[in-house]
Amino acid sequence: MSATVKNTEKLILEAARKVFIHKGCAGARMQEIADEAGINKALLHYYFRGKDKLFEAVFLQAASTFLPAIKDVLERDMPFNQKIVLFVNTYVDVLVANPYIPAFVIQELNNNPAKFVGLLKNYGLNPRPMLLQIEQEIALGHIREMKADHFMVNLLGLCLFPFIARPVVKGILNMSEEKYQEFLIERKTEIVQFVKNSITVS
Amino acid sequence: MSATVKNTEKLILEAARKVFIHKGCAGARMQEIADEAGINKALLHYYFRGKDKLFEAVFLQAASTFLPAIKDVLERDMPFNQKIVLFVNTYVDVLVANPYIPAFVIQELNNNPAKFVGLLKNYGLNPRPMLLQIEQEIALGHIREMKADHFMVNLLGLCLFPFIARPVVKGILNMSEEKYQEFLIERKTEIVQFVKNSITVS
DNA sequence: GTCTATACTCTGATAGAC
DNA sequence: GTCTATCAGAGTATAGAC
Repeated sequence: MSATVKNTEKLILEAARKVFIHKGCAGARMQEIADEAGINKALLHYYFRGKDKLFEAVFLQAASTFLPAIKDVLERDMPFNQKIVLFVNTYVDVLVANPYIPAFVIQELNNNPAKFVGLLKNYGLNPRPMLLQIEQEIALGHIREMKADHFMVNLLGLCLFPFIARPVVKGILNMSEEKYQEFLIERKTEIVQFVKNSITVS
Repeated sequence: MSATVKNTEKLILEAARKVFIHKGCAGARMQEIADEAGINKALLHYYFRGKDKLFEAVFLQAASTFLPAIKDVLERDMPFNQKIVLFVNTYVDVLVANPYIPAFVIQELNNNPAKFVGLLKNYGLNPRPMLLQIEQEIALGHIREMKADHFMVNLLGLCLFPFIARPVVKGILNMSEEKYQEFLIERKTEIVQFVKNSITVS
């Protein structure tokens, strides 16, 4: 027995995630998941009631790996300069560690937009505190005049886009997997610089 | 007969697009597409050989609506300041006019990354000219020191993200469809400002 | 070109032995 | 808990009339 003793349930969840990522819920086959997990198809139904339930379990597990960190950043009370750094680092680090998440989320966002948004709100995710902080910073003259919601979206886009569109960007820029990995890490400082420059009062 | 006389083929393509967008290729049902088009299921096979071919046709049609504009911007020889404005306006305008494209592309990017990247390269899409221009601008001291590829990705992310993640962003920011539409238009000036500020030499 | 009816495959789900 | 065997339904694709 190695240090990573896996019970069947975890085995299934991992296998299911792999398959769901590439094929989506509709495209995935229960047989394929069973093969990936090295177990029998019937066991999938034994542990989870069926395909939909299995997918939901996988999705919730994925959500639980990034929601806490995200929520924390949005609500944390700290100086704006530092917050930008924390924001960028958190998002990029979480996604470097779990590269499958963005495509997974986006994929299911089409099929059931309301569900995911509901999950986020239900979890207590709320951009308000950060939006208010941005507006305060503007009022104080610390950063230039701008619309807070646009700034939030800018920040998110800068962090998330290279993960969401990973294959295209990687392909267009002709990078190997290792090179792209480096590129993503590099972005942490690059984004912070980009953003800080863009908000300084002129 | 109205001004928009539709032959069956166009009808099918439109219906198929609608269904494929929401369900993906695997999730879509030929019956549903037939219903949406108000025709019989067998006709789908008559005009296109089958589901895969139909999907490919829809995808290629989508690609042909945005590739020309994108390619033009990337290659156009013009002053950098103006080019940023053109870049942002083109991307945003194309996506406002065809809001279905991003989710559609991303969706299929998972299933077949190589195929889409191949399509782009095959079409002649090449970021090199613009990357070179960025490096020249830096060398000339017109803009601050930065990595060209990061700048490209930043620009793309700022433009594309709010379309890709439309449902989440809209939901989190509590915007109605009309409000979000306005928001997207607003972004054109907002992004340009953001970017220009961020690249000025300090 | 368009329809109805149907063949056939795939796959999610269950029954039941071990 | 895990397996084999099987069912039932869904869904793609085709045959053939009009």
